[in-house]
Amino acid sequence: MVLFSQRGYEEASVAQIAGRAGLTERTFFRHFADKREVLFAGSDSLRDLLVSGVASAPASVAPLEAVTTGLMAAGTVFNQERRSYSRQRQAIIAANAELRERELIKLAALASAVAETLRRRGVPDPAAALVAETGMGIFRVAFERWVDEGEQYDWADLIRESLGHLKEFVSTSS
Amino acid sequence: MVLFSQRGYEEASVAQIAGRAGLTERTFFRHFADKREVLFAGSDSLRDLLVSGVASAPASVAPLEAVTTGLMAAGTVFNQERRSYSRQRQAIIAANAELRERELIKLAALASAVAETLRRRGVPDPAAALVAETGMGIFRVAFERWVDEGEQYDWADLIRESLGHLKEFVSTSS
DNA sequence: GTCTATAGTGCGATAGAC
DNA sequence: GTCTATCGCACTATAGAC
Repeated sequence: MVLFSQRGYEEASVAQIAGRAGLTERTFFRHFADKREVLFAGSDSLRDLLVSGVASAPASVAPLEAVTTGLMAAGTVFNQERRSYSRQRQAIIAANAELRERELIKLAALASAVAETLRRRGVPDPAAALVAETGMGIFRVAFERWVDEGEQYDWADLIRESLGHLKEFVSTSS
Repeated sequence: MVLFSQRGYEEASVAQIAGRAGLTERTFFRHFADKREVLFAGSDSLRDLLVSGVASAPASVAPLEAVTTGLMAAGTVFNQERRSYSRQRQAIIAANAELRERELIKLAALASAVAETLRRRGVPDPAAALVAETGMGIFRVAFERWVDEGEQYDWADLIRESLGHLKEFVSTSS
């Protein structure tokens, strides 16, 4: 993170990153499949939070409601303490096309995991995929505002707001 | 396309691709920013179709309705003649993680372009971003079914169906 | 067109933990 | 004795500088 922030993602070589950790390049690639992955290693825990949140919703609630429950549960990651770290990380990602690509595929993996969870709750395709995609749209919009410089939004509020906007704009389109 | 289909994307080197076209590796990179881009060169025309479709919708219609108009307009690309080509291309992309990443960022670029068009129509953020994201979710689900092996769905029908599912599942979530 | 840096892989050797 | 982490080295392909 320090190297990427100071000199940019591309300018920092894997050899430099590894050297700073007292390791060799070869060892870096033993832990991370590629250079980008070092910035996304923690994404598994977010997926687990989200999925178990969706699964924990009462069986009676509608699919999008279950996804919202999952998005709220994922909020334990998006608290005040992590905001500064998240902002720094997000600035690095935003500045590099390769990293944005990796971020998107991680988000798509989240959507797949959510869709699979919905299917296990009895939601048929293509509704499961569609609701999962929609949920990730809500997530993305909320996250973008949460890391927004100079703001201090609460995660749960952002999710509620985004969901509200969505319902409004979907329903008003006759 | 032939090389990728026969031996897989990773196994086909840029030198081989260029050689087949009677060019050198260096010339390949003059035309395409990287190896992946050769499979996505046509994505600009899709973006133009989509954006001008959104822009052409009557000013009175709701944002999601305008996006739907754009998605329908994009359907000129998704006709019977191109289905076979699209299927082959999609099989190559699906088999490779790097290519899936590139596909996702192209889709995100579409979403950005649509959001910008909505803003020009007077839709404020975050609604513009959210509706654009939602529209891309519809697009993705529809496209996945359109290229589905053994099926012959009509593009306009798929968009209408996906939109219908979305409205249903958004509205039933109290 | 030429030259070069860097990412990433394959294989083998070594050392320490349990 | 087995398992795991690290390192060394050779090698290829992408991609960018000039």
